[in-house]
Amino acid sequence: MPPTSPPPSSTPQRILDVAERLVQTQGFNGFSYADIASELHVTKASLHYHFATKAALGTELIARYHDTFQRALDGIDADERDARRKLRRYVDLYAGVLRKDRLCLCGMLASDFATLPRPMKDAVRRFFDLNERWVARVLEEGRKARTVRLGGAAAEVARTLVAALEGAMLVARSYGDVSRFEAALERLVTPLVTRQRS
Amino acid sequence: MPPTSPPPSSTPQRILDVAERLVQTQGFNGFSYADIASELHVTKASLHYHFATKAALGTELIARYHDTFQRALDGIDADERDARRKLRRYVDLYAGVLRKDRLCLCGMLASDFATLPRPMKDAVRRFFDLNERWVARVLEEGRKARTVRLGGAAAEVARTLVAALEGAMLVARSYGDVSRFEAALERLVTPLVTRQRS
DNA sequence: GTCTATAGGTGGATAGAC
DNA sequence: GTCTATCCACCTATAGAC
Repeated sequence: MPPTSPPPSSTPQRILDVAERLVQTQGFNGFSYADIASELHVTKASLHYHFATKAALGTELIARYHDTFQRALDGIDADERDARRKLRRYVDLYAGVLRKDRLCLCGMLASDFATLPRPMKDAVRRFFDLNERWVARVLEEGRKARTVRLGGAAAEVARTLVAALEGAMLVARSYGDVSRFEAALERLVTPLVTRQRS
Repeated sequence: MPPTSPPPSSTPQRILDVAERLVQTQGFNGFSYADIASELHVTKASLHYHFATKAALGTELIARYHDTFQRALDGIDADERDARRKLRRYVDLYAGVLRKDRLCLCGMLASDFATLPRPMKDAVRRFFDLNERWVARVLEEGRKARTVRLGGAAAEVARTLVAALEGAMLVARSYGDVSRFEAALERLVTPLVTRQRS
């Protein structure tokens, strides 16, 4: 097979791609069907055929993001055995998002939280749950292998780490400065993966 | 003077009070002049008399928030001498906001950042600058007094702390659970103010 | 599955009376 | 300083032709 044309996405997928980027950059209340339509050169009515309401589109958006993220985490588990390397790969997922000038989809939706329909609220929390559970498990693995040093319960440390990553992305983007995020990463992760303070 | 009626706020102040709460809960793109008007039982036209445009209102909002925060930090400096106590008072400012079911005004605006007019963007960054400068100074004070232990440059630790607080508020609010924020606080602050890991 | 056309509502903002 | 009335652009969403 020649390494030419990328696989043609279905129309719903392309809609989700554009919507995802718009939410990650502008927020759920910061874009409209018209924005997606003009970018894809289709009409708003056509979008409503695939996603009847904005709430439905938003819910699908989170579901796809969740699944993609889940697969990425599975990939890390398959590739790496060292908890420290798993953690690095994990935070790199976030760094990759920020490098595209985006925020975490669910971090963004968390700030729009009060205005979201119920199904979206629940889905946002489930995304955070997924993150916290995975990080907590990896921290536990590292603790057992004596490659990670924890100052408390893994679940607590995981929650703090996930929240701190979301905040670091948020602030770093305001300065348009990815290195701000990367510096925060080091501060947050190094104390965990180092045997003792250097 | 009898401890009766609270001081009557001017109309612009009351407008700012309502707008501030709406931004902190719904985001800058999640409320309208109509929302403020109905709550204050005035017309939208009346609001435009005091704040010609939404951008002007937003800019005033950040300026007032900045000043109020600056005064709160000055108050902490006046009240406390121990850097550890200053830090506790500082993070309590954030906890107080979250207990009112709000996010930091500028944390919220940071997520709306891409859609904000220039003057608001600049003002948001200045608020973060203020926070980071103050925290860095307090950390330095603590380091000199040997009551604070830093694993790096005070400015870097301050940046990470401020960003982590913003993220911890964001996530905690999605769960409607202030204790989540408080737990994160302990994880973030305790390693700084304790002489050594317990 | 995409279009035209449109409904019904809300957005920020303005003119001019009081 | 607040009101009524209004503008126009935009919003989400639907009906019905192709």
